[in-house]
Amino acid sequence: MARTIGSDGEKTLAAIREQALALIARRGYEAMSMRALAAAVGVQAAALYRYFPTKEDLLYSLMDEHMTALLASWTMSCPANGDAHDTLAAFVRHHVAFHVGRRHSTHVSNMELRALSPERLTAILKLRAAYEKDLRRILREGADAGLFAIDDAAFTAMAIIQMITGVIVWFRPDERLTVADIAETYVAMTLRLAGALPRGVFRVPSIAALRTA
Amino acid sequence: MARTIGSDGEKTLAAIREQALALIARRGYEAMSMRALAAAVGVQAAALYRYFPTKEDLLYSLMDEHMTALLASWTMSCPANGDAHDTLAAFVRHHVAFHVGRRHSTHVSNMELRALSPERLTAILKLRAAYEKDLRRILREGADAGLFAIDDAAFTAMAIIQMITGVIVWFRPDERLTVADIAETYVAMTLRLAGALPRGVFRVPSIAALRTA
DNA sequence: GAAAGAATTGAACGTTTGTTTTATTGTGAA
DNA sequence: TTCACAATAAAACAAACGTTCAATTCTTTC
Repeated sequence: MARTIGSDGEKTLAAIREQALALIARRGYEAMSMRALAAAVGVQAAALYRYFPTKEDLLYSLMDEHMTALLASWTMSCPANGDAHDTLAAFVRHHVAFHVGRRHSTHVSNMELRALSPERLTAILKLRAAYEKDLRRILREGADAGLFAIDDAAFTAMAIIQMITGVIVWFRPDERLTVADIAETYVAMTLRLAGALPRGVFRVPSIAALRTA
Repeated sequence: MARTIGSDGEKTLAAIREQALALIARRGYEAMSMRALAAAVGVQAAALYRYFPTKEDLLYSLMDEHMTALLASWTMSCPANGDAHDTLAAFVRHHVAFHVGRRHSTHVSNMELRALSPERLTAILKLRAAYEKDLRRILREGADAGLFAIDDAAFTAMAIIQMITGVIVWFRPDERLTVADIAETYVAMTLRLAGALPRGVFRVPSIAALRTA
């Protein structure tokens, strides 16, 4: 046999990406064989090489798409005007929603960096750095405006990123607990962590309020 | 050749564990071949099988030791008397110090769970659950005593664990910035996150300030 | 100094790996 | 209908994989 009925390059490509994300997220990049991936797609291993020259090219493509989409999505939903308080809340909401919605590619992009060649690792880390830099900017602006009580924006940014990315480890949305619910709790914890004064919808039991209670 | 001069079972075992942790932490369990491990130890691959029947037995042994040591170490340093405020601070201090001191085994135990068989995975997760349960207990007791402002102890515990374990991703101790410095900053952030009433100074110190202190 | 056992080597086993090559078939445009 | 091309199958490759086994040497004990 050769070309199969109904075969379509675009559909196969999309299927490869989707199944690769699922397999790598579940078992890891090294543990996923090209034959196993092909079987999941419903194709022979050799067919994969029409779409990706090597296994590592596939991995890099998945990561690059994830990071590029993350940056683009955040750029789109980042509030143009609004103080650091609002912007930080928006950052957390977007981060949580994006990562929960892309659990597989998040796992891949976070856990399989060591499988990349040095040059490609650098490229991915560059994208990640741009994302984290934006969070640091928000924290610094908020601190300068007296909205946050932080001294080291880089340290705080690392702590926040680690905390909110952790959502994918335990949370699975169902009919009782939505992504939005979880995101708001993360927003509250983040604002607390940043030493933000309670305000508006982000009413968190503040230190001052608790003291007079 | 056969037995080499000065060969010692205990030393070889320790070397295998140490090198395996380093290799798995750096490249991943699947990416570490038994031959590469043997080369790092300075021995032939077959010699490894005197100490571990299979590659997965080795992995499980490393993880089990890590989790057991974590629980034992925390049990030892957990303050017997003291309120939830002190206990939470002690928990964070211990967690940060332990994980920074055992960066490799932390990486292995956190990232390679998927390589374990279901039974062994369950065993490791049981140990982890016991550890996290203790943190939830601290948070709940603190909330009941009015020391913390927390709605969901489980949720908060996950957030805290994720945040403070993240220390191993970026922090490397040097002569200017010690583990203790970093730990205190994490303590301050954790207490804030838990909505703890200020007692003493919990303003997050800057890294620059810590350096010159 | 000889016997017993601990520690390791070197070679080999069968499998699986990522990848390549060649041939073959379905598909869309002329 | 034909023809170029896109899409895949089937088979094969060398290399690397985890693991086993027999042989060999060091170490300890008596």
